[in-house]
Amino acid sequence: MSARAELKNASLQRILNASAARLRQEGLSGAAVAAVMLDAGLTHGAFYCHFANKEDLAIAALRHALKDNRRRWVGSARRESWLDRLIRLGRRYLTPAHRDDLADSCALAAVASDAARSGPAFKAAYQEEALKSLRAICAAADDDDRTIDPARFDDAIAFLALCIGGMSLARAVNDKAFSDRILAACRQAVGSLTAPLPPEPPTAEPTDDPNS
Amino acid sequence: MSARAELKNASLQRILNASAARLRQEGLSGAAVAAVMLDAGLTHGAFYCHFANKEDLAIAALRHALKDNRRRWVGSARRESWLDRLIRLGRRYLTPAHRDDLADSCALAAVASDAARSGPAFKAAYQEEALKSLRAICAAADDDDRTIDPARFDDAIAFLALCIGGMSLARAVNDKAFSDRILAACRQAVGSLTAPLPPEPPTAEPTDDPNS
DNA sequence: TGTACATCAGTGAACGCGCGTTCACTGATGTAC
DNA sequence: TGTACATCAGTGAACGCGCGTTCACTGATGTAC
Repeated sequence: MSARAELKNASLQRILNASAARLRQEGLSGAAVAAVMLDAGLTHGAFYCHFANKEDLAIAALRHALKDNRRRWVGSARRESWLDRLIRLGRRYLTPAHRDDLADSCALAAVASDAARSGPAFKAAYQEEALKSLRAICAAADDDDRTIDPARFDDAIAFLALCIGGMSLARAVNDKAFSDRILAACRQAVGSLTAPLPPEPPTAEPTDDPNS
Repeated sequence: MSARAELKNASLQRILNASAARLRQEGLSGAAVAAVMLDAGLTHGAFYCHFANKEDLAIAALRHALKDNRRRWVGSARRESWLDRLIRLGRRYLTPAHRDDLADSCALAAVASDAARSGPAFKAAYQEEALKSLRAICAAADDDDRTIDPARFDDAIAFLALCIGGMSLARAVNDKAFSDRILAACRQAVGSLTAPLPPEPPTAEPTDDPNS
């Protein structure tokens, strides 16, 4: 890679990091072009050297944020039962620390409302990222759906909905004690989430770390 | 009430209906002053005869929307077990019809992200409305917390988080079949939500109808 | 009942601001010969 | 190796637009006498 290309790529990485942080903290409208470029140490005009428009940036920022979130949340493999796994991931996700540390928080929770009001391209990206997170929860490979038991996948969907809904509620209220209680109630509820297990309980090949 | 006051009140009701619909459809930023006033059949200048600023409107619109949502969702009393009640309310809430009918949808789901990024006044209003909905789920009076079993209240919190999270996810994705599956998985999960019941199962005095 | 004045819901033009996007330009890097 | 030109990441001023808010004004309603 030429020196120029290396420089451009370094700028791109700064733009992606800045836009991911802003997306998680303030949603789509917070990831404004001028603000993101300022955070990245560039002027707003340079933006169009990297992206065609703001929607492209939003999609790239979402993907960038979630790749990072997933790595830290689900992490590396480990032996555990399906229920233990959900309980463990729930205890990592539904914490006051995750609620308060917006800049590194789960982007699926941060932009769920924004995605609902976005065009098909952003929705498609959101769906792809949600599917990747669901597969990660199921401890399957990124693009490998065949090995996932449908009942477990449904458990994972409800689990993710509980995580995102609980975090959204906890952030939307004013009183810290009530917010803490919301998180605690949701962590507690994860323990009763898994559907009655199908005939044979297949051994999961799980993984390690927290944010979507 | 004088003829003038009646006229003003009729205008206010139109403003509240218009802003509640826009709040549910497009969130806080969608409930823009000029757009709301246009919907209400007035010019934007008249807005400040009714509200001090946009935040006051947002709070009033949220309260207006949720009063309506709650009435239709929880409705009138009926005899049923706690679990049956949650399952029934979940089946009313987590439907494709509710997902698609944005103008009448649950405002708690619609503005959860907005509330998280709002000032203390809007958050306080969101919290109050969320508490009212939780009490309604528990089939208690609006301002009466003493008769609610804490374990049930925690169940209600997790149930509401699952409803809001499931609806948010279902709206954020692109593919209708996947969206339907999200709703189905969440409806299914409600059935396993309730905590192991405490010693004596007290009889609930429940109620009837669907959106928050 | 009639007249004179006060009130006030609603009008419509204007404001300052931040947004996404465009564009002529700069200057360091890369390429051709 | 040296010169001449092409490329292109980044700059900074400018655009049109929608936002929340202000304000002088209108005209129907309400009130005092």
